[in-house]
Amino acid sequence: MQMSESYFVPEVIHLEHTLENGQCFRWRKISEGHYLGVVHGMVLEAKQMEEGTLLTPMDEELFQRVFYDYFGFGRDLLRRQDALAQKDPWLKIAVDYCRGLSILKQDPWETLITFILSQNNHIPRIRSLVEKLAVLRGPKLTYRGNQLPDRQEEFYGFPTPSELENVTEEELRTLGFGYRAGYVVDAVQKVLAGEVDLEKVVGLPLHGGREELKRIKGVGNKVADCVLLFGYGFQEAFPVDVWVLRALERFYCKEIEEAGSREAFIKEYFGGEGGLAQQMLFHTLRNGMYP
DNA sequence: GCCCAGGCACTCA
DNA sequence: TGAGTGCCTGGG
Repeated sequence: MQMSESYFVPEVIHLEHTLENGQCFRWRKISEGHYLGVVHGMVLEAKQMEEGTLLTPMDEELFQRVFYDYFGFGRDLLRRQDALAQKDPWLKIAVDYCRGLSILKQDPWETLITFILSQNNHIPRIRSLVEKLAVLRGPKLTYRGNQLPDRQEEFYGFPTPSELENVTEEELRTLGFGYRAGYVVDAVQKVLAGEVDLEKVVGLPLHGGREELKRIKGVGNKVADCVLLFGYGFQEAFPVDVWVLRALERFYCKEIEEAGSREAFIKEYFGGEGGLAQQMLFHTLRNGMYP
């Protein structure tokens, strides 16, 4: 396999709105519409094209096997967003702003640790902590892209539970993880011991998956829902953080009252598009696009 | 230099 | 069942 080749995907997802909306932390912008990321144990470039998306290095087989799902291709994204825009003026504003924002389907383990680290943190700091963990125990990667030949840096994949087996809370605290250090260690131990089964979550209903993940220290409703949405692809998962809470209270106050509870409203109103709607409302509000 | 962030766990009513 | 509070830290 000649892995310095590029692969063109004839389907548009909006890379900026997709990779810079806080669902992932290992992509960074190289230039306008051009991103470099460490994903699934490889260094990958993604370029926004007018009629699609260019991935490097990539071939058909790898794309179909891993990255088709990862990026959320083939999910009829634009039509679904246009349908959401018809529901109310708030969603209309969101879709106008970030049409093409795709919900990634990332590695569940990486997503779990990443969102454990996200609590009480700004995005730049989350990125820095995830990077530190990768450098600490992750595999060193060889960069094989052909578009940034002068790039001289080292890349590390995200470490597996086994690779993190002997990591200690003290070690992580030294690196600046704070009280989350213990949460990471707990996740490693419970997953390695089989006490929490990340594979099993795939086949569970939303609520069951949530409860399984919440057995790990430091995982509450919000983190669990982020993992279910961004890591497992539960499209109805609707993580409620402070921003989304603000949006719900501002836009849907009356409807929530009528539905009886916030959870009931979310389920009835957004249904299987909860995740997509949530992330677009979040991204649009956070970027100050609501008057 | 200080503040506070995309939460969670624990306590107490 | 819900409100109040402590927790680590460094980027902005």
